[in-house]
Amino acid sequence: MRSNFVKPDMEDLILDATDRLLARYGYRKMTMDDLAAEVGIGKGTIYLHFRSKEDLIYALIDRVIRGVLERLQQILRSISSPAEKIREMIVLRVMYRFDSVQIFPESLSEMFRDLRSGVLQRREDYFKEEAKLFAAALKEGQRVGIFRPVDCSATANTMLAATNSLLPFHLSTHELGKRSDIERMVAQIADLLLYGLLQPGVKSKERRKLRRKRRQSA
Amino acid sequence: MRSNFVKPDMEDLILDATDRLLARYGYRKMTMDDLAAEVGIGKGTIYLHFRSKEDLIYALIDRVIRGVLERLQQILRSISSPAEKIREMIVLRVMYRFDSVQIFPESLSEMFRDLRSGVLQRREDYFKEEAKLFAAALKEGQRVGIFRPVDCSATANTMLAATNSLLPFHLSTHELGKRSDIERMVAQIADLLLYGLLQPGVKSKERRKLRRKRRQSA
DNA sequence: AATTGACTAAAATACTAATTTAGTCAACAG
DNA sequence: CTGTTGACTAAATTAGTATTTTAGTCAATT
Repeated sequence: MRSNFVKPDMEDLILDATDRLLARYGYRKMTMDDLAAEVGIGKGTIYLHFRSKEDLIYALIDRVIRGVLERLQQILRSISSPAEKIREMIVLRVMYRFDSVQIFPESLSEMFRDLRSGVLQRREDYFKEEAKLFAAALKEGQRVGIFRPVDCSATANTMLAATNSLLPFHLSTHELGKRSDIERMVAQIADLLLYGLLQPGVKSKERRKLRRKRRQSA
Repeated sequence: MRSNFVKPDMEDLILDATDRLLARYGYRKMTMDDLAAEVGIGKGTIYLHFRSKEDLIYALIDRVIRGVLERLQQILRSISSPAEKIREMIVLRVMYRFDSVQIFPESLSEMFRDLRSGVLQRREDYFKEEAKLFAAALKEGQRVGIFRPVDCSATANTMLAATNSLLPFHLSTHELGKRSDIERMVAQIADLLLYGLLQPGVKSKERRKLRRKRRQSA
């Protein structure tokens, strides 16, 4: 809902402040008075934008996921081959989240454990949105003949499940490990999944393309 | 450490009782007096076998993982093809754990959150043990020419990471979903990973073998 | 019309007393 | 003599009460 104005709107200001305070204090210790002071507004103003403290957190997470989905859509629209797109999308979905929560010392799961059921439900919803985008990339790959025929929807879900353990949700980024190790691991998963999809005749060519992509990002 | 006697030894009796009480009360509510009563022994006897309440939990988890590793080793020794072995191993590592913790209403992560760092450290150690077994199966597959040349150790770690999100640790079995859906999802991940490893000329034959295996387990 | 902070019900914390529990080990039973 | 046990105790947790804090509201203010 960002306006076209350069200046971020009030919701983003509040969410930015929430990020900073959560990093410092965690969910329970952060008060709405703290938040109002951090933004430089009255407490009532927060409630004009967010129904409750809990809603605020959902909005914060939504914002990160919107960022993920927008980037995934950009990749989908790019001129890369479907295999390259999928590889990029897989890496993006993990590393974007990794970078977004790196400032938190504890895991999201732990920090928001009072809101566990709500957060878990939303997470399922986000996965469904992502799966659609992955299914689209898979369909394109089949159309141009580089992927073997598979159930795109099921395979999309499979790819997400295959990388979900690296998402910084149940484990904090500190518990997960070094960013570079995570990025390498997710890329390796992506490559293995992709090799499992490529039509035999296509494999070498695409493999060289993926290899070149990998060297570029090093 | 189970003896060859039919009667399970004291440690197993204590651990079995721990399972039942954890399912009923959770970690915090379960007392060592409760446990002694449930086994039908004196509290001092528990401390002859386990250093502390915390150690008891580590032993309980160790026992489950020992079961996983033993089954993985059995599969490794079987006469199945390496691809079939890996598929079975992947499914086993998820479903064995799933079945072992199904009696707990909450996730292991939540139930043992007081012991988080210890439990997470052990978990990493278990993954290393498992990775060795997977690497052995990968090596065998390369030796007989059905897998393309890959770094077996790295690929083993990749395969584990690809299925870790389905382990009933951060999410309880109830939060993960229906057993049949989990089993199907892990099998799909396994298949995709395996297709990504098979040498091109080998793929069709192995695929038919895997397909037959899948029908047998339906 | 948009913002705000005083207000209040509900929640959380602090304090103190009482009770419970993990872990120990001397006494007991076989 | 060896293995088991539950009385014991320091530490932890819980219960009860008082105090303080906080999420959320809304009439007053800008």
